[in-house]
Amino acid sequence: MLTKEKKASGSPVKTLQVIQSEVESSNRLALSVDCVIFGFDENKLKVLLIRSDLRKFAGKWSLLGDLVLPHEDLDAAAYRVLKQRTGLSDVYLEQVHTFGSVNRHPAGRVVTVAYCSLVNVQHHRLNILDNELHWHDIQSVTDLAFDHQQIFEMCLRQLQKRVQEHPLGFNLLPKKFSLRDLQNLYEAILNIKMDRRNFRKKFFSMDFLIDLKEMEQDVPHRPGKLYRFNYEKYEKKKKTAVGIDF
Amino acid sequence: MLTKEKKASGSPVKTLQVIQSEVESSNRLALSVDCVIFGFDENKLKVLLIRSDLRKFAGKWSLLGDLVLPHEDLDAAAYRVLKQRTGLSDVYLEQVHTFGSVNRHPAGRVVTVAYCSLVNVQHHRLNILDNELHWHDIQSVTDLAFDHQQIFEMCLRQLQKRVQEHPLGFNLLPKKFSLRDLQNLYEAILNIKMDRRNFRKKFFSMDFLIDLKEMEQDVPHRPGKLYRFNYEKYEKKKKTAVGIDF
DNA sequence: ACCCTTTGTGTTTATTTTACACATTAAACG
DNA sequence: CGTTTAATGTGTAAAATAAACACAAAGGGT
Repeated sequence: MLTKEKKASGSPVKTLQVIQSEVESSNRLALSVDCVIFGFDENKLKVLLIRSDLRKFAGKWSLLGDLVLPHEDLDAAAYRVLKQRTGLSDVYLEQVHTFGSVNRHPAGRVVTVAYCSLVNVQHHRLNILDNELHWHDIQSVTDLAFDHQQIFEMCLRQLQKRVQEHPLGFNLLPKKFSLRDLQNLYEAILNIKMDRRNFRKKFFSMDFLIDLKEMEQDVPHRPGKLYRFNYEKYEKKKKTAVGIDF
Repeated sequence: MLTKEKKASGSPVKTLQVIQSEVESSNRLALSVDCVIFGFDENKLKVLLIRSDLRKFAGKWSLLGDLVLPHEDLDAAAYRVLKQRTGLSDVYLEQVHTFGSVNRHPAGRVVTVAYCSLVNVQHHRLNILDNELHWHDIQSVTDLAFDHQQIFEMCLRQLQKRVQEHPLGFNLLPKKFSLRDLQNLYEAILNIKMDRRNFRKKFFSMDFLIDLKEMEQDVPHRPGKLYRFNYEKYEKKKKTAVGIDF
């Protein structure tokens, strides 16, 4: 109970000492969540990182995470981290993997549950002017603190896979987007180039895009149509294809 | 340290009291692993369950699991459970999801990491004559103890998905198998019927099966050829297909 | 008015998936 | 030993999907 209050009101950035005392007081086992928060801006896939406050990792970047409170569900802890750090409360969140190597954290045994989160950069651009918190181009993410590089890479791989099978990507776009935006998103996530005509054909044939009868504004060329994703229709028609292929 | 020894030498079935003391001594947070152990026998997909020893769940079946030792990696804990319970040491194991609802365990806060395991029933049939440990037809698995039904279902869904994209299934078969065996396996896992000719064509075109130049024995009909899976070749040729489809 | 950039659109070809039938093999049986 | 039984082994045609590819139209910038 004491522990809970301490954390609930604690500073957003947890010091090594705080974690250490948590770990020690809990018989050398602590549980945390770490969020790999993806955004999409200027046609690049980005990840939100914070400067590590541990001396051991001085200068390195790390994922956003926190200890799970004693009476808090895992998903709730991940949502809390997101809410605290981005100000957003309805974001896409999905548990990816749990990392529990004995020595992954210098303060002791800290098992962490990794979450992949997708946020719309437009909607919260202003909330993170904190100087220690930055969007990083995913290409430039190397050498994170702790085992966060490994966590980041697993979440990225999972995103790449899932975005091909489920309509996750739209969480990274504004509600209204052009087909070009959508293709840029897929190309950024998958790190490949796609044929524009086949891409359009594919999405039109799925028939989940609603033509908003609006056009892009302020583009220095012929403006494209704007669409939104029809989640309601998708939920009804979800396919359960079978097909062995490896 | 004391805790570790207690568990390392403890009985395979952990009593509620032991867990409770663990949880309390660790400031109300304990970490466990639970294994969904799949087998394939008589052309049916099976799961290995143990009778719950908690009064609250009297008569119910539950997954095989144990607390993670203070200095034990998660995967190592899952391997240990498997080794203890099936006698097998080289089995397929994959982490699936972590379940941490505050009240999922009656003894207190126990967060559990779920693993999906695939074992070859032929290889260890004899090790589990323990009366409280049984293979269950997956169709008949309902109403497990704790949140184990949910865990089981998530692992089954994940198996169904992954078996279509990766050569996991062979872990459930003997080293030498017929194409009929393989098709029966897929039909049991996916719970569908498949066309025999197209199934064969598919696998032959992947070209990962090695013809052992042997025939089935003791079948009351024309015997089929036996094959084994060429893991070496697969590892080299693994594909990384892209294709949006949902 | 012209240039530049990007949108919007259809067809052809190749590849993959599906549907489907009959001769062959070996054990079981009378 | 001949017949029955049950499953193996095999190919092709049709349908669906994916891939390659070019040009006219729109709007902003100059």
